[in-house]
Amino acid sequence: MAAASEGESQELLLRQWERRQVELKQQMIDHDTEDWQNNEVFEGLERIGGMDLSYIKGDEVNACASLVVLSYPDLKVVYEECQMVCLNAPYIPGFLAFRETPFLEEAVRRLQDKDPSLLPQVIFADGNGILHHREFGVACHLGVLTDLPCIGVAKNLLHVDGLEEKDLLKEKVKDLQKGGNAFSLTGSSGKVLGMALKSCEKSTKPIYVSVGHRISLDTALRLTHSCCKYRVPEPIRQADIRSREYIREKVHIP
DNA sequence: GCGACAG
DNA sequence: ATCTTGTCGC
Repeated sequence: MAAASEGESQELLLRQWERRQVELKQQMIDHDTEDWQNNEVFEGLERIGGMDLSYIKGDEVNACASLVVLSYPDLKVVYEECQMVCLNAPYIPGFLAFRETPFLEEAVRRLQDKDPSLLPQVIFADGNGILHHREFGVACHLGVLTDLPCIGVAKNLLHVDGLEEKDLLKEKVKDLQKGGNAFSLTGSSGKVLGMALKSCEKSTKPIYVSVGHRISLDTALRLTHSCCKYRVPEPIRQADIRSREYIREKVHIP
């Protein structure tokens, strides 16, 4: 038998990944499960995690994964870890999780072993939750695999079937007057997959919030807004800053 | 058919 | 994601 062509094995891999997403999706919980999620000021919430991967210009293999934990409501960094990792999956829209999640999960595990008392009560992931082709983005993967509440926040919109065309979207974005204003993003099934949020007064461009695991969209949106000193929620922003700083020192030595 | 497409 | 400084404005 002839070996499968690159294109054929690529297709097989994607089908396999799709099945994995459908399988994991059965374990996802799309509503609030924690006490702190039920009151206006999130009383009982003390630690929020933020995760991110930073890449290197022409390097397809090396990257830096970071996990930070911030205090709430102060939003001060109380834990930080950066780790160089070797990427083994390409970036394909709809399959970001297979590229990044393994390292994010490992980072959470290391913290679990190192100091369980610092484990975050909710994690912000850089990317989408159910605002996704199969309603199972990177924030869902991370949430289910760690069984921690997880919120997906994307800085750019992933085009999912059913979301309105560019023009209508642009108009809705213009209508976002004040920080905290938002509008829902509905999929072809009619289900609300996420919200576009004007995260702070200054920003023109919204961020896209969606449920990852163990949290409702309403709670996710409120918490996200309360974590925004700037456009990007502080947990993700700090993780981002620290991982790229780590690379700048590790790689810019020559 | 072509373009678009989280990071 | 990444390549990149200054600059206009509150």
